[in-house]
Amino acid sequence: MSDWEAPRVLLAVDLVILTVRGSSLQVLLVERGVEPFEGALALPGGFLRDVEEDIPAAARRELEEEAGLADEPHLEPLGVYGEPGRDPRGRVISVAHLAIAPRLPEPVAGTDAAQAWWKPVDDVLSGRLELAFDHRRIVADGVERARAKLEHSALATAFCGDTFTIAELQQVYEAVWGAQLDPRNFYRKVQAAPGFIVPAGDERRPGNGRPARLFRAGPTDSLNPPMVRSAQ
Amino acid sequence: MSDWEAPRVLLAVDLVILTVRGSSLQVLLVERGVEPFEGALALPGGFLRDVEEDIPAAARRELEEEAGLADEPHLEPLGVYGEPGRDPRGRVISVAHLAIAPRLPEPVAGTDAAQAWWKPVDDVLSGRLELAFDHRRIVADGVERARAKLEHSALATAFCGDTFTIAELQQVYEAVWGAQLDPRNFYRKVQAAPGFIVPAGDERRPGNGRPARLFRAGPTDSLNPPMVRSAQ
DNA sequence: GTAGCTTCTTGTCAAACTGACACAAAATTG
DNA sequence: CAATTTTGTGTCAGTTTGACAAGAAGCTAC
Repeated sequence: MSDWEAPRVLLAVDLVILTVRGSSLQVLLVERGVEPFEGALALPGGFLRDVEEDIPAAARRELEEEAGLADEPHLEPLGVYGEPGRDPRGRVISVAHLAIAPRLPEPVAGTDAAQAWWKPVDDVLSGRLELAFDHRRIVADGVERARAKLEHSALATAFCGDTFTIAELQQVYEAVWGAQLDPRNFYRKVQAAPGFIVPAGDERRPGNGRPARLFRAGPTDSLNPPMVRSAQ
Repeated sequence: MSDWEAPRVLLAVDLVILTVRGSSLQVLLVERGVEPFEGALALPGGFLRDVEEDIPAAARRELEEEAGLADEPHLEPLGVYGEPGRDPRGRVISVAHLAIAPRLPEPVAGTDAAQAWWKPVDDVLSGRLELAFDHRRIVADGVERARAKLEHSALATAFCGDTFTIAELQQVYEAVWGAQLDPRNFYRKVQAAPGFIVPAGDERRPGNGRPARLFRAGPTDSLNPPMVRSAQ
């Protein structure tokens, strides 16, 4: 074993960037500009730039280069995908990350070289949209992570802007979970969770009906009691 | 960028193997036989054997080679730890896994070359025990994962043997959470969770007092309603 | 300006769940 | 057989949930 040498692998970073647009949960996809899978839809991502680059730093770099999201959205490691044979260029280990972007009305700022679009995750999960590599599984894992974290953490606020109404927050829950919630019970629940949201002045934002109070994300990240997704 | 070549890194697999012994949560540690950190305590693990080896396969191989756990315990990916400089031998990316072993009275079957011990996780988390590399953080993340999963999944049954009493299951919760639970409410709760545990014959196992009914793990992995760890 | 519509916010109420605890049941020990 | 220990069942008050009524506060149409 003294002359044995550990194998070396290529390290990539892939991003599952989620947002809520309208009433649907969407994921950012790019068109691949190089082989393999040239022209196919894929998650934004790329190889480590050099052997000294930190993994979170690489994720933030790709977030800016490929998605044009310079401001810091929520970003967390999601998992490792390294099946042999998943990439014809050799043994590639991909470290997937989950990013949450606030509502962006624009169809995504133009990116590096390739084009990028927001696509409904339902189209990806149902197979209506084909993705390169094993990216469909990565999206599925990212969505499931987001769904689970909405129950016990304040992740939902990352989908919103700096300030938001309770109804907007509810739309996030409904889009991510794909379920309808009662506005009145939702209102009661989020207010009761200590530290989840705090009033942002008594300003209001006009809509169609009665104006709503504005809130911003509170200090605590863990929700107790949790939000429950049970019977519809 | 055409003559640019992606950097290659070393890939390692580390294992956080947890079990409950007596009333404390313990983790399996080995004494390192080679530099760096020779002689120090560390998590079992090692490099990928060859460039074609699958990551879960490598985790199972280390589980058997270094921990002597040939039968299949619960095993799941935990996270990636790849900070530059964490290993003097070069850029090493470690894929940590969480394994749950049932109660083993023996102080661990003798392993490959080095020795192995069960150590209370409290000693690791408090810093009373020094670990090589960033393994203390990995243990902390593994323990937190286990604590969280006990709430919403049937993971607790992985700590038990094939059949177990409700009191034994409660000891698992108490050891992992580090909290006391009311036996009568616990009894009611686990019975009410559909598919969590199912009666295993009407056999019983003598103890000191009244004999207890035996159960085995049920079909469902997700607990609804969840077990809650709140007030002490 | 008033009627009508929309959305936000506050209540109400029965059913379910939780946490604390009394107590019966079934074994072992002295 | 009495004492002890642990398992299993029941009770009960306080809290939370889910469904829904109704008031409050804006906009639009006539």
